Amino acid sequence: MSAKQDEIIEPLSVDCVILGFEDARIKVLLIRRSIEPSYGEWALPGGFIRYSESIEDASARILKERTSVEGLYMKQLGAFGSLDRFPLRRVITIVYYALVKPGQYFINPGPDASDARWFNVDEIPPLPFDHTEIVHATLSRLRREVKHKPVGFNLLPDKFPLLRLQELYEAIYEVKFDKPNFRRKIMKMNFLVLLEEKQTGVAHRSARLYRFDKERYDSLTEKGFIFEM
Amino acid sequence: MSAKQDEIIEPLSVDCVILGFEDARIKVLLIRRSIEPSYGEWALPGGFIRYSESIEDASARILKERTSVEGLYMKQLGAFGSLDRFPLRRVITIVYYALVKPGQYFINPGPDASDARWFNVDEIPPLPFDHTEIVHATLSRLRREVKHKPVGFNLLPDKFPLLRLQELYEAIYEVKFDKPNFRRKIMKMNFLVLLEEKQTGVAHRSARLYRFDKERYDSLTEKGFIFEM
DNA sequence: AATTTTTATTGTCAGTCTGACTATATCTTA
DNA sequence: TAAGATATAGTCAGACTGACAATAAAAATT
Repeated sequence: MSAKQDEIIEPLSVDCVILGFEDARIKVLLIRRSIEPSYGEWALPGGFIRYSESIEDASARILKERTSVEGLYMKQLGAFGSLDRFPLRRVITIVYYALVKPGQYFINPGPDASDARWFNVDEIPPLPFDHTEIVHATLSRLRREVKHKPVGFNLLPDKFPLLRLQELYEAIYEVKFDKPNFRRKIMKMNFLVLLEEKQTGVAHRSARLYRFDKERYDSLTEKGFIFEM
Repeated sequence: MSAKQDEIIEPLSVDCVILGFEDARIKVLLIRRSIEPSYGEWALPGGFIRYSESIEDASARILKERTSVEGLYMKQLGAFGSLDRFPLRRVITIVYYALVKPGQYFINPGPDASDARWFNVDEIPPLPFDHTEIVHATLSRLRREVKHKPVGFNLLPDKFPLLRLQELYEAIYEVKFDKPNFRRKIMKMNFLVLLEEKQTGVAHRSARLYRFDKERYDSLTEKGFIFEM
């Protein structure tokens, strides 16, 4: 078995769906494949799992190899295993996803990728294999998660005006909220901290900035508080 | 590749978590293994995926082989892939789960299992591999799902008194609800149909029976109704 | 046959939350 | 300095919720 340690597990791959939020739009990170099959097409960063690594480790390694992005907190979406999803042979893929602040990462295509960049989720080119289905499944997971966990804050900078948060929820749900009501609801939850700083460079009254207080949030949930948007 | 068709995919197994509800307790279906490793121990029904079948098909086949139960609507929980989860070699398992009415199924251990029966989830014996972790992950998924989807009705008989439904939610959440308030809330949702029949064989005022109206529920959700307990 | 026991079912009430909307404040640029 | 744009505060009626009281009905017991 030790000879096998660095070998890949042939029928098992990992694909990564990295979502971000910028300019009031949800984005996904894609790479341009420089290997067959589907050479030259935009696709999710993915690769094969090795015998020597856990699935989590594999997803981190593969994301870094393809895009140079590292250090993300990735969660598993699930396994996709249609018989014909991969053209050459039977491959089952396990999908991981992460929510990030796009500005904080420098994207740099690695081996097997000739390019890598963010796409608005409503402007994604046709993707090979079942990658389109996978992206949609991830977005619907995001919609579900964001309703009951403050995961949305992973998509925002550390400091943000309330309207930015509202736009995030509006982008995810594809609805509009009433501004005063949204503010009232989120502020009543008591885990946003008002900062001294204000927005700059805007052509109107500048908004106060807030930050998400994770300790406060955790202690509230321990006491039975339930986040709900 | 055709020679491989019936071969198993060695590093990939499926495990099934079948949950039921009876006597106000959540139950899980376990089998007693009659193969190594962990011969003679209670464990989740599981087995290896074949090249010729999708993961869903594998989960249905394996559940039937082990317990004779078939025809369930199974959903994927996720993949478990710690390096050391299986003692003999590297095996990643994909977990499927289903919610059923225990009374409706006849359990009959098949090949590789010498026994099969329901266990209360709070009285589960020590399980081999990472099966204990898998059961707990499934229960926490159940708790999450039941809050926003009427999946609980899969655990009840077609006709049930309201208190049965309340006990189900109380068993899942491990809390108590106020009876009148629970009734008011669930009835306002408008997808429970009051039947003519009444409970029988109880030593007190008999309760009216209700049934879940899936069509009504679906049409309500289309109109924007959101189930929430 | 009346009474007790037990659960079912209906109703009330005050406090909270929500959506819709109005009004005012404040910043930047023309 | 006024215009333009968004931020922020406040109001109000209706819906929802938790706590609780009260009545109804069936079976078992006396």
